[in-house]
Amino acid sequence: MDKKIYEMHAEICKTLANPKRLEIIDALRDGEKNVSELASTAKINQANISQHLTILRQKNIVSTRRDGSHIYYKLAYPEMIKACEIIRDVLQKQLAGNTRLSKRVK
Amino acid sequence: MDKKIYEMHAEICKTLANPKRLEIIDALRDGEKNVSELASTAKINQANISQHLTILRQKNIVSTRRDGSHIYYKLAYPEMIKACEIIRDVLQKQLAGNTRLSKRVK
DNA sequence: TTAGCACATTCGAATATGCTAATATTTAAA
DNA sequence: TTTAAATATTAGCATATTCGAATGTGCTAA
Repeated sequence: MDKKIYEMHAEICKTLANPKRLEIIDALRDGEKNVSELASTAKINQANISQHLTILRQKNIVSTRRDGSHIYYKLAYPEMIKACEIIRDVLQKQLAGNTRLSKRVK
Repeated sequence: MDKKIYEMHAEICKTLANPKRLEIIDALRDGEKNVSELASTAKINQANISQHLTILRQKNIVSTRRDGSHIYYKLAYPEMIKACEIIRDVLQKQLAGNTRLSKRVK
């Protein structure tokens, strides 16, 4: 039925389910950056960031543009940021909830 | 620095990165359901849905309430639905984009 | 107390993922 | 055309995930 949709949705989530890729997405929030800029911002080694960028590009979450010997990456769908924000808000609430719980437990 | 946030965020995404769990979340959109209701809605066998529910509960994405021999699950943070919707919108755009591209390629 | 649902847990095999190190490709400039 | 910088790709290992089968636990009704 909708199974296919859930699978594709899960694929996107799987792509987002990595701290380095989330950091890359966050770094692209305000516009494009090339690979070495991203690598130094997120402190990820060259091969590894390239692998993550390849995955993000394959899943059509980022798009690229070449400028000389540099390749610039940007978010293909900037509204993705909003989804990330919602999840981080939930995360904040979860953490706040734990604190309240911890206090109550004492 | 923020690395910890990205890791926790990734944990949530990882929890969402499974088609069955997404279907369960979707099934809880309009309110709580017990395990067998969820199992029949999503056509997932008993052991397996229980495993997925355990994961969702551990990650504090759903919460539970017992009523006799039944256990009811609901979304702990219903705003999670909104994040899912955004991602599905992006998915739609991606698919639409591919179609346009396919046409252009012809 | 026992029988029988409703649900959870454990185990093992198959598969997927992330990382590092090494190597390759592309481009620009000398 | 050689060299160096920017980026990509590959190989291989370690770790994680998913699933079904089997088994365990909690609740209710008789």
